Amino acid sequence: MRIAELEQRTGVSRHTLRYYEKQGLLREVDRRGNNYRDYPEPAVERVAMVRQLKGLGFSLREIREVLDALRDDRIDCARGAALMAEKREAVERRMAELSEVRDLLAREQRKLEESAARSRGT
Amino acid sequence: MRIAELEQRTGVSRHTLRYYEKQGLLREVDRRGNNYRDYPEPAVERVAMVRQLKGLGFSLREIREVLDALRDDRIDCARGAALMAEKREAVERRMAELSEVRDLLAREQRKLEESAARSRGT
DNA sequence: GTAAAGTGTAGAGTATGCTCTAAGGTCAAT
DNA sequence: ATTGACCTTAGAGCATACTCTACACTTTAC
Repeated sequence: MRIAELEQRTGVSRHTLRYYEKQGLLREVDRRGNNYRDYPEPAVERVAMVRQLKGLGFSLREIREVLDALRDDRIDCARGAALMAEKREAVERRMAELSEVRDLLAREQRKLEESAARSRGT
Repeated sequence: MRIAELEQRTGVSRHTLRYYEKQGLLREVDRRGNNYRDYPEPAVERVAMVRQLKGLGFSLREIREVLDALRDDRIDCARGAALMAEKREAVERRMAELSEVRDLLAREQRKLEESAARSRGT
């Protein structure tokens, strides 16, 4: 598919798609005779994954590392596995911290609700 | 305390501390006669909280909103409570997504470990 | 009193991740 | 053959969050 379709199907601008490619996040991009990009079907899913990971706070560099490890089956599976473990641990740490923050926010929310009720009720 | 001590105790550079102040994240900063900043003890904790939230992917703007709501008890508790609820929901959504990503990473890790074992064992 | 260490402001510079523009080539329809 | 939609690259511009520099004032140590 051409860039306009990928843009439309992923909601990611063509500028950003080309930028991601330049950063090494999209590797399987063919060119037609006219030099137009020709994306394979799985590009849609790959872009979606990039956006999901990015939304969770991964840098493009980290995302590229993960995608590279997933792609290059042939190259050093052990190293890929170690990277997955490392990223998974980072995710788990982040989840634990978020859990603390959620509890803090819940506590503060309750306090503020009580204050609001008091000031109404006075 | 002066800026060097806060820098030392939080691990956040004086440049960044002044930057945070300018962005409205640190409000209770007095000045001595010589115009040196004089931070109250709780500044240590406040900076720590900023860093924690920032590490979890909150923007400085969002962090300021939360800190403002926590600080300004007197002003519109109901709105503060709503903000807390909103941020808490955002945190919960992020946790749910992270949980998916963790599972994905765990699956890929296992696959890669198996491949690694096969290529060794062959 | 003077040198070194600490602090102040203003503003320039950097890294990341886009976002947009300019100038030009390609293609399909008329 | 020209118009208009779509594509290309290179590079400028922007927002966020620092990070550092320059230059001046204050304090501390000798």
